[in-house]
Amino acid sequence: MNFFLDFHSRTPIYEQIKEQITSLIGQGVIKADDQLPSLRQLSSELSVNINTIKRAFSDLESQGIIYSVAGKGSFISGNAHRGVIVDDALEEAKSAISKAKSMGAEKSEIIIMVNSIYEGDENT
Amino acid sequence: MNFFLDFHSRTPIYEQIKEQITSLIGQGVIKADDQLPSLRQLSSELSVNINTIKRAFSDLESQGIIYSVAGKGSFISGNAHRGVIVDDALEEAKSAISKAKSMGAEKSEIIIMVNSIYEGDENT
DNA sequence: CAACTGTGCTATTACAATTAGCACAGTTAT
DNA sequence: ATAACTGTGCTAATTGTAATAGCACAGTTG
Repeated sequence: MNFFLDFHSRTPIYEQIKEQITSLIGQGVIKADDQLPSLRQLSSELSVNINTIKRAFSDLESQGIIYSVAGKGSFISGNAHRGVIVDDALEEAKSAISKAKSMGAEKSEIIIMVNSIYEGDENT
Repeated sequence: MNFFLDFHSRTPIYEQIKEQITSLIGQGVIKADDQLPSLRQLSSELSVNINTIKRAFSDLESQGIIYSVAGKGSFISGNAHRGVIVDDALEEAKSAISKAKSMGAEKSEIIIMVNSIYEGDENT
């Protein structure tokens, strides 16, 4: 379970942790009921305060993406599969694209960009 | 020059003002060398402190989108046309889409979303 | 009981966003 | 020159968020 944190980024550390966990789920690397590293383990591995890890986990639990059990650990939620995570990410992308449109971006420009991002994939 | 501010949004007021000005430029509503409302005028119109307006204008000036002259006012920059603004917005959309991809979003899902956003346009 | 797990506080530090007020400087017209 | 505009540049106070720190409590497992 490798995490890469940028301590100089403006995006909060707990958000970076949330992103990386959801990304691992979205990509199918970790599945429902898989156990996450413990708060204290992640805390020392990443040299981040346990409360910051806790904040990330609590957020994810609120979103129904993970569930935590005192004494046992934190696990990937069953109902949080790909769907929830991708939908959330798509929502963010949607607002960014809508904003670009309002700034005058053409549809064709967006499409070209999407193609370049997915370049080399076996998708339609 | 109508601005709509959401004072309860988490996005800073000065960011909202920047967005709306760049949007007007991106859509071609205001062009190079057009004069913007004065700091004090916008301040009273929007019921926002002059320093907040100033912050937005200073940011836009740093980005080369507008230029200000003491005693005269603030104006749309000549080299800041559509290009700069749209490119910035596309950059943001790109990172959001890349993130969605890393979360497991399929290219087809993105395309469908783009289509829905641009629904009803006379574009290709 | 020991050694793990997560939970829930409170306090502190640092920084960002916003408002407020004031003084200063350039421009324009009367 | 003066009035009435324009932008500029500060400093201060307030509020909220991010992050760290420390501590106590509670559940689980061997």
